[in-house]
Amino acid sequence: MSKEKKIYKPKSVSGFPEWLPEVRRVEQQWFDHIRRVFESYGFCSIETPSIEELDVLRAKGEVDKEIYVLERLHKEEDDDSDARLALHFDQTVPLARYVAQHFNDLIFPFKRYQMQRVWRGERPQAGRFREFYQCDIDVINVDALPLHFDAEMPAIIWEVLNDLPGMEGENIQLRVSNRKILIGMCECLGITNIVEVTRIIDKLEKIGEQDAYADLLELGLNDEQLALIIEISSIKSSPSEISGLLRDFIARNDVIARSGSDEAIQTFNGGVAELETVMDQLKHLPEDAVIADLSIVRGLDYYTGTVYETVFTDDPGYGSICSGGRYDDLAGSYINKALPGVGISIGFSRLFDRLRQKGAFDVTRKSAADILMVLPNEEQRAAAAETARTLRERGYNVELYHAAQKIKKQMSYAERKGIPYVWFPPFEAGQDHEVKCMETGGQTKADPQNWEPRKEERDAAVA
RNA sequence: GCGGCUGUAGCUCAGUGGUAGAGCACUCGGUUGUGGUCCGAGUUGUCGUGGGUUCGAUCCCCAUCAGCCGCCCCA
Repeated sequence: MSKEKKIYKPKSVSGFPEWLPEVRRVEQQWFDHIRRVFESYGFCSIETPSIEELDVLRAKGEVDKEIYVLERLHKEEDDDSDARLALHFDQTVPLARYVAQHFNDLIFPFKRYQMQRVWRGERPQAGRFREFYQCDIDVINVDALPLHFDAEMPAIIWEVLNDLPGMEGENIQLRVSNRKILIGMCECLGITNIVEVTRIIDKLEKIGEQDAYADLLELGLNDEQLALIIEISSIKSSPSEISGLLRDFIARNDVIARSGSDEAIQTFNGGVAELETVMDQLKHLPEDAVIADLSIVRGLDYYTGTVYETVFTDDPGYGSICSGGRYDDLAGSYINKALPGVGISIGFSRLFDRLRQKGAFDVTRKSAADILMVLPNEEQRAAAAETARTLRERGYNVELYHAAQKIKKQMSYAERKGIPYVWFPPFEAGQDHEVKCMETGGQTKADPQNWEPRKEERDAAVA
């Protein structure tokens, strides 16, 4: 080593977030909360490897996804044995593989949740990462999956999001639609470039009706097609009113009955019926919490019916923080059985980072400790450690200060780490224990066997 | 992948063609067993990287990399 030591400037890679302990603590609380709600509906947990074979990830046509592939640094020039490995970009495709592979050992309907990191090689931006967490729930069944689950998904998500720490001041809205409606409509109208149409409709809110109109015109749609597509896509409604709006639309536009194939009409009518049923089962949720929004179609091509998106009502441009839908045949590439499913995914990192940047989190506590045990001097070390053990057995998190330094220094340490209580064991034999509440500054005598934080102090310390 | 902006201490940022500063943070101190405030002292930089112009560049030019924002796409 030379005298001038080389220092790499430490920095994290953009798009790969990491948090300080006080933020990580909130993140852990979020995971705990989400897990609790998911499990309360009977979902089990699984975890799949970060890596899948590239062919598995590509089996469902997601080729344009930016996928990170895995490669050894030491590999030989012509060695491509690792080239088939890649980091998964979502949890739905691995789930399909998992279900197909363990088909005989699973009980259907298979209800699982999964909270893992996923990777996408996109350009990082606000709310967009290259490594991030998703929290998914999915239900997969054999042959047919009851529509009831399509309604259960948003209900669960609403419960999760509503109670997350820091979400108190946020207005979010789950938007539900059914792809069969727009697709059936396009087919009825004889529109062939359906993918392009759905892509434009998906951006309807963002680009506005004017631009959507122009873009559709450019695709070669005629006036009648245009008008109908825009009209139906513009339908937004509460759960209780959607049925009436759809019926009214159908009654006024008999074009659907007149043109198109029977199959197209069936698709359209099926979508309408499904959406009505799903929305009907969501009427118990608060006003505006969940709406039907026919402009939601979603880009992912494997969705076949119900689709979901979730936005901040006051900032829909931030992007969806929770999306999903129904897929009839995701596992079909891996097994010769019909395994329809419906699922939804919380964009954990996107949601979390927004609230973090808004300062919505309590970031005062930089450790899990409830109590800092003062070490008065080396002679009292054993007694202090014993007191700490007693309190730990009673369920408190206790950190014993590491050195018999000035009390001022030990206090300052507790203050900076946001530890709510400082415990003073006897400085000399025969004296009393004392506890100080850092929030109020109050200090009282205490017995480690039966001390409890006073309620108001506990609230203050927790808040 | 395409377009725009930015790159100076751990952080937020000043600054000048003649080899750099502030605030915050951090460390220590303001004596005996008590934090937050205040006061004092101190530590910290290949001025993103490589090349060019120049007697001389952190400042000008070119390239490159990285970051931010928008597009595409999406959680």
